[in-house]
Amino acid sequence: MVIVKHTYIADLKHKVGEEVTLHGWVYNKRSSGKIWFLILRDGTGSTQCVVVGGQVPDEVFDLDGVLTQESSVSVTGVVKEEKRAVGGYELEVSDIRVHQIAQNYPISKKDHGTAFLMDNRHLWIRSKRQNAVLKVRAEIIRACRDFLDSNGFVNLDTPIFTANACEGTTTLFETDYFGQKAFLAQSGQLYNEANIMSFGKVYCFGPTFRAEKSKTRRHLTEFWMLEPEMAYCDLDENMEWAEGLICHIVDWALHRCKEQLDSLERDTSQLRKVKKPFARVSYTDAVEILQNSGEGFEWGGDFGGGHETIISDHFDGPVIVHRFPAAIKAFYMKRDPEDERLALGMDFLAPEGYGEMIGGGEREADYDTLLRNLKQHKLSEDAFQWYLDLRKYGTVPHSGFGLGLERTVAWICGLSHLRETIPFPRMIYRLEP
RNA sequence: UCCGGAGUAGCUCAAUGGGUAGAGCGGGUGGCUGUUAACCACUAGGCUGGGGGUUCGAGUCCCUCCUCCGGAGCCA
Repeated sequence: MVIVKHTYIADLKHKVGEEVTLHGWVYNKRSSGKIWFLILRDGTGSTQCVVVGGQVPDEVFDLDGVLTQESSVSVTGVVKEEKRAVGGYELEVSDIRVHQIAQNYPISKKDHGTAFLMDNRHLWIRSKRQNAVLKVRAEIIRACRDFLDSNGFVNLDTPIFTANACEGTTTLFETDYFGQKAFLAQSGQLYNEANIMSFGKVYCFGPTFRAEKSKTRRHLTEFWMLEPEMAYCDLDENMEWAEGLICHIVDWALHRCKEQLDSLERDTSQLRKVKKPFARVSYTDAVEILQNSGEGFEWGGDFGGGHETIISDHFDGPVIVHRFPAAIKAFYMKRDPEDERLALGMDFLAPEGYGEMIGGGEREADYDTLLRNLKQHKLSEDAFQWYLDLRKYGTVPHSGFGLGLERTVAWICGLSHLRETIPFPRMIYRLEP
C-alpha cells in the first residue's frame, strides 16, 4: 500500500509544470530587492524557491524580512526546470504558509567546533552531512537484516537486563533491579546459543553497553551490535558468513547510498575492492607480519588499533585474522584441536585503518571443557548453569560473531569518529542531549 | 588512570618581546529583479573558563582547579 500525503523534494523531477506544496524548513535565504530565494529542505533533499515581487501578494513577498533559518513553512508553487538552481529544479512560489518563525538558530552556515555541535546534536542532525550519515546507517541496518532474513536466519532478540557478565573481563553498567544487582547486556551471544538449539540459525540486533572508560574515536558506551549465531557451524563456515555479510553491506551501500556517499565525498574505489574471498591470516602469521614490519610485538599479546592497521595494510583490503592465543580470549571459545594454546576465534579487519568490525568464533560445545574454562576464568558455575545445560542436551558444534554497527557505518561513510554514526551518541563524557 | 593540546563576542578564530581586546559569520537597520555559505553600507554585542600570585600595567608570565578535544589502555 502506498500512502501519498504530500509532495517531497526528492520527487520534484517528476512534477515539472505542476503546482505542488512542499512542507519543510528554511535552510537558507538570499535576497536581492525585488526578488528573493528561499532554500527549503524537507528531509528528502533541498530545493530553491523563487519569490518574485508583483507575482505574489505583498504579505507573502514581505516574508523575506521575517523568515529565519530553520523556520517551518509550507511553500506552494509551480515546479520548473532551471539550470541556475542547484539540483536543476526550482519552485516558482505563489504562496507561503508559515508554521513557526525560528528564533536565533545556533548552527550557522559557517564552521563550528565539534564540542559545540555535539552540545547541539538535537539540531545538528538536521544538517545535510548528518542526514546523509544517518541515512547510510539506516540502509546498512536494512542490508544486515536483508542478508540474514533471506538466508534462513530467525531474528530473536535477547535481554538487555542480565544478571551476569558474559565475559567477566569487561566493565558493565550496573543498575538496581528491584533491590537486586543487574547489568546492562554487553552481548546477546549466550542467549543466541540457546536460541539456535530451537531455530538453527538466529540473530539478535540491539543496543549493547560497555562501561569501559575508553576515550577514543572508536568507542561508544552504548552501541548497536548485530550478532548471528549458527548451529552445526565450524570456524571456517563462520568466516564465510561474516564475509558474505560484509560483501552484502558494501554492495547495498554502493547501490542505494550513492547520493549520500557522494555528498560525504567518500572515495568509493576502496569499497569497490571489497570482494570475496577475503584474505585469511592466522594470529601467529599476523604476529610475524608485525615483527617483519619492525614492530616489537610478542606472540601472546592482543593487537591494538595500530597493529590492526599494519596487518590490514599488508593485505591491501579486508582481512580475517583467526586462531588467537586462548589466554586472551573469552571462556566460551573452543580450543583449536590441533594446538591447545589457540582458540578458534576470528576478527574481521576493515581496510583503510578502520580495524575490527567483527569479532567471533566457534564456541566450546563440550560440557566438561566448558566447565573447566569457566573455573579457569574464575566465573561462577551457578550463574552459568543454564548455559552449561545447552551442552548437556544435544550439544552441537556452533559458531557466531558480532558486528559493530557504528564502526561499519564509519567505515562505509569514511568518517574518522563514531560519534556521527548514531543519532545521539553515548560516550564517557557525553550523556546529553 | 597516564601523555599531549585547547578554553577570548552567540559561533569560528586573531591580538608582534607584558602596554587602550579585533575580524568574519550570526543578530539589528537600510540598499539591490537570478542569488549560489550572495553582495554593499551602517550598527549593537566582551568580568579573555574559575580562583590566587608576579608587575606601575596580564588575554599574554607563574601556581591551582574546572571543562572540552586528541592519543594510550580496554574492546565491536
